[in-house]
Amino acid sequence: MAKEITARSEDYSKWYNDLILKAGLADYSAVKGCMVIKPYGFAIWELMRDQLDKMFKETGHLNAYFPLFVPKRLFEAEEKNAEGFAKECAVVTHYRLKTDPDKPGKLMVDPEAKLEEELIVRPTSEAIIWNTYRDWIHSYRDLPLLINQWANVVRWEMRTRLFLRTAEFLWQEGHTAHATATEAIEETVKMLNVYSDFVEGWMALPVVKGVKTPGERFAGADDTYTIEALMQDGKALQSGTSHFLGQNFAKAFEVKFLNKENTQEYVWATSWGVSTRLMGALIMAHSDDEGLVLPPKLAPHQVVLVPVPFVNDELLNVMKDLEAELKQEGIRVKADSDETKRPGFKFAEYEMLGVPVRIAIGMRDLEKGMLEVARRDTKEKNLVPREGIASYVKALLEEIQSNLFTRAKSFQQNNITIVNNWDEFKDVIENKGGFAYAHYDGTQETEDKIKELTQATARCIPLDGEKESGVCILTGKPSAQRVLFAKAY
RNA sequence: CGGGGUGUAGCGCAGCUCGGUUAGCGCACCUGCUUUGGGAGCAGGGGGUCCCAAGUUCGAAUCUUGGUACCCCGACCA
Repeated sequence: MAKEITARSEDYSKWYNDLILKAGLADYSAVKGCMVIKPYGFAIWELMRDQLDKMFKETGHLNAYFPLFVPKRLFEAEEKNAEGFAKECAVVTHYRLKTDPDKPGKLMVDPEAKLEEELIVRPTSEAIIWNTYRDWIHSYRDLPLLINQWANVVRWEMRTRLFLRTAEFLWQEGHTAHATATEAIEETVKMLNVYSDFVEGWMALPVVKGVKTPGERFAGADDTYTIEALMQDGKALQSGTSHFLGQNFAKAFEVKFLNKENTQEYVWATSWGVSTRLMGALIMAHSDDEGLVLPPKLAPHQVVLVPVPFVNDELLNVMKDLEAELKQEGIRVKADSDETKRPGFKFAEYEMLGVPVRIAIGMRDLEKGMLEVARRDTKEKNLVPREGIASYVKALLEEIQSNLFTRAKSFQQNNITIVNNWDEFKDVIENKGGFAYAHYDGTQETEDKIKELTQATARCIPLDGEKESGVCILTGKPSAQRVLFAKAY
């Protein structure tokens, strides 16, 4: 374990990379743009995944799995969707290698093994799924169809960043079919709420729920709903999206059902997803210059026990009892009995790993019936009675969870700035950072122009925003509602 | 796809300008002893196709040419 990471104030993006590498969350791989998720990082992802999966099932969804490959003919069926992803698709053209006659021991693509039809490695699965749904859906009795899949997808990005944008990433994608537009829109919003409940409740990261402007909409969607989170450097991160797909895919794949009146109708669709990008959000949300800071609900180890100043049998026994006691309370606890590392090293290491609570077990304190409890979020240390430690820790974990949220919430609130003219807008985007809440005329041209001039993009039209009329900060044309702008990841 | 950077031990680097014993340093690793309430000390030890290929040369980590990989910054995107 290395000793230091770059300070946020010095180089935020280097800090982010250092943190991931040194906390052992992920690593670069031999494949350009692809990363290895290491056990500690994957443990966090598993906690996120398990919770989301539970929430999907509680809202009536079932898991299924669809193929990695999508035949080109299917992929291109929904034109807008296909166009939107065309530039970043990996394509399988051959199905066999052979030994290279010119280079002994080397392999080459067998030119005789060219596929009749290329296979697209899924950048998203609407095409293959809707092609399947055609066979699954015939009657209104088959609806709604509520399916989710956990999968990997590939988007051949020009520029990648650990967790935030990699060529291959893990995600879940929900794909639902409904009899009416109203029902589909309700589903879209319901899942957006599941996402915001998860991100706020488990990741302790406040989000703004909103609707994307047409320019930022998912290719093939009629409407895209989003949750936008704010990172410590003032940049926004789109953390989850939920799409109302209208009848676009139903029409492209001829998915119809017979309604109660015995007439054919196209079904209405939604899709929604969150990815390992959430890991990036989690890392950036709370961490500091000493390392990761994890919310207790998503910490692989919620409590670590460290004997001080060194490991001996008596301390080991106390530690074992303590471990059992905490586990009894449902707390994820790690008892570190490693004799080869000294306490100071362990303290620093578990701070790097973001473990919310550390308990030092030392002879001196034990003689007084006390334990030293340190919390990662505020770095406070307190002597706490050995008796009743488990309930103390349990309450402390809850306190840390809510403190992290409160802290992030106040950061977010302080970084949503209402602006009323171009100078204010520019000043916020260039100097203060965060969201600029501004009127604009709603046209693509203006959106493009704003991006060109300031690098800021329209993040969303907040769902709870007031319908307040005003004038566009750039063109002076009328506007019906304010939109959140920010520089984004 | 443009611009920049870097490839030398697991990691971080020096050496290269000006070619010359056995390629070095820190961290990590192994062994031993001593230590031990915030990243231990000492001693000993192991570990290298110097990114690849071709060329120049008596001799290449070092010079030349070509290739390749990854990272960073931009445009594109979750």
